Amino acid sequence: MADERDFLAGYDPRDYDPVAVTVDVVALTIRDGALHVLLVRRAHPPFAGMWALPGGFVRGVRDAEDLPDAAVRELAEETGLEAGDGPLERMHLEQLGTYGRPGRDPRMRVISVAYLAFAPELPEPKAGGDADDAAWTPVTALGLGASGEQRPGTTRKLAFDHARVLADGLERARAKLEYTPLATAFCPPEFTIPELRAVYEAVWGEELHAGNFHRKVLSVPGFVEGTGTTSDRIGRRGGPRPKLYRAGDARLLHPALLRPGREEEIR
Amino acid sequence: MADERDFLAGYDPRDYDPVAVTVDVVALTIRDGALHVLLVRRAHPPFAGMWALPGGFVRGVRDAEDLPDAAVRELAEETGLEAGDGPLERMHLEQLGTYGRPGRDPRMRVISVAYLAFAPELPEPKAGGDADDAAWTPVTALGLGASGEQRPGTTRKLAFDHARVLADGLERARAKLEYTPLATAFCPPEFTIPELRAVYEAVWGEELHAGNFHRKVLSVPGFVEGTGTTSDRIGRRGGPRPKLYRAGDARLLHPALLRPGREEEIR
DNA sequence: TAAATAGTGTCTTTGAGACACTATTTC
DNA sequence: GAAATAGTGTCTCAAAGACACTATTTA
Repeated sequence: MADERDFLAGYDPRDYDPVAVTVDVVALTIRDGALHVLLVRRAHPPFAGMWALPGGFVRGVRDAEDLPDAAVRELAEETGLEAGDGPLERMHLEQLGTYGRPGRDPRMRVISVAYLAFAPELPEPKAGGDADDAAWTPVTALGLGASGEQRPGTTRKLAFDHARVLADGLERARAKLEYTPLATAFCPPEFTIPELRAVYEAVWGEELHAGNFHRKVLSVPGFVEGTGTTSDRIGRRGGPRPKLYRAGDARLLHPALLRPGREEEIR
Repeated sequence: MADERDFLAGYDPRDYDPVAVTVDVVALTIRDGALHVLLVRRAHPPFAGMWALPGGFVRGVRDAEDLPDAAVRELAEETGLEAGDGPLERMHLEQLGTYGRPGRDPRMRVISVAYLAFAPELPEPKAGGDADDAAWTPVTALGLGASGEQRPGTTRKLAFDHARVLADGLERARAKLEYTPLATAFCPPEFTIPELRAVYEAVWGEELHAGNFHRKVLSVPGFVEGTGTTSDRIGRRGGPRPKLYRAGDARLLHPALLRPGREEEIR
């Protein structure tokens, strides 16, 4: 016990090295056929007026919360949705990575645990917390380069290292669609195969061959299961009514559904 | 500026919510044809006498260090090797994940950022820091279940949630060998294809077909490049002298080298 | 009727894996 | 010589992708 007290005296962050821990969320959804990310506009310095990923400090000791719970709480606060009901329930949430470079927050040492969320279409967010605005933003409007930096001239500049975090989240999302059935997390509970294809096309930024995609999805065990019903025809421009499917019970796609034409990115 | 001071007053971890940040390292290597992980025996409570992943507190403000630097520093301290020279230089290091469940450390709220390291054979470690022993340990001796728990009767019990962290690291390593050339990170600068196959067999725990593996490795662009030289024959039991290769310039394997027979793990 | 789309048929090419085989080395 | 191993040849089967085609719906 004396050992333990010595240890605590040497390392308690109150006495020694104050590090703050935050969570940030890369929340992705599909709106109007395009991939969107949830951003908030910062009301206060640093980076006041710039856009940022929703996030905030983890409740460490008082009301101590687990990291995924903190991510859901911050997301709920920013979107104005209640945690524990509706669309936030069907959302997929996974840890993306932790960003702790000294100096990434000018105020103090902050370690940020980033989460990645895939959601079906959610309502327009209501700004809350430290934000004076919140909006779903098309990722193409952010001018993200592969290196995680924003091209000059982009209107919505991202605070902190959030351009890097977002770029990592997008690459993770693109990869996950290859070997998991998580594209269904962007869809309502029942969806058609053309809708599922639209998810792939929005995330990958590439058109896919409709016929081959259809056959491939049905050939992967557990990807989707039929409902026996047919979609209504709202918002369509012609053609037969597609069948409706639900997500299947597979956790991995085998064989995977690989992105076409990636030979350049390999070296 | 008043805004910023208010913000700091509300959130500075010294006044508010003390959270400590550590790094832990899952350092893997191949010894005697088997996959080993570096473990240290804890000299002090909590979990005194149990084995743990090497790690420690991140230097947050005084001598603030980036997270990967902290991982290398902790690894160097525990192995007795100098950071910045020799085998630790060729090592592959990547972030594995962050573990922050309340109660995972009985003393206080600790968020641990785990790193995963692949190293060529390293010397026997020398215990340092808070450890009274350090050893490369065959992962098969730890009785890890798929759920990240240790089977009853295992002699080396792991402290904290390190069984979970290690299980996650092993699964990451197995997956990475499928679609990246990182198996070469376990090899010396020049290696033979049978040696590379032994890496795959140790990490996957499965025998591979020598002939098909050979052809596959040579057919993936940029996986390995020939040196034009031939291995000496030390420690071998017969057969022709295999050719020597170096790691190529590919960062991804295309097509990937998939694990055989995973159909069961998909649901 | 024209255009768009869902869904299927089929052919080609690539790649994974099984099996066989030769050549080279150790014991 | 026997056993082990490096490396290659070849065959089969699965799957990806290109292309064609039919059926069904909207405008």
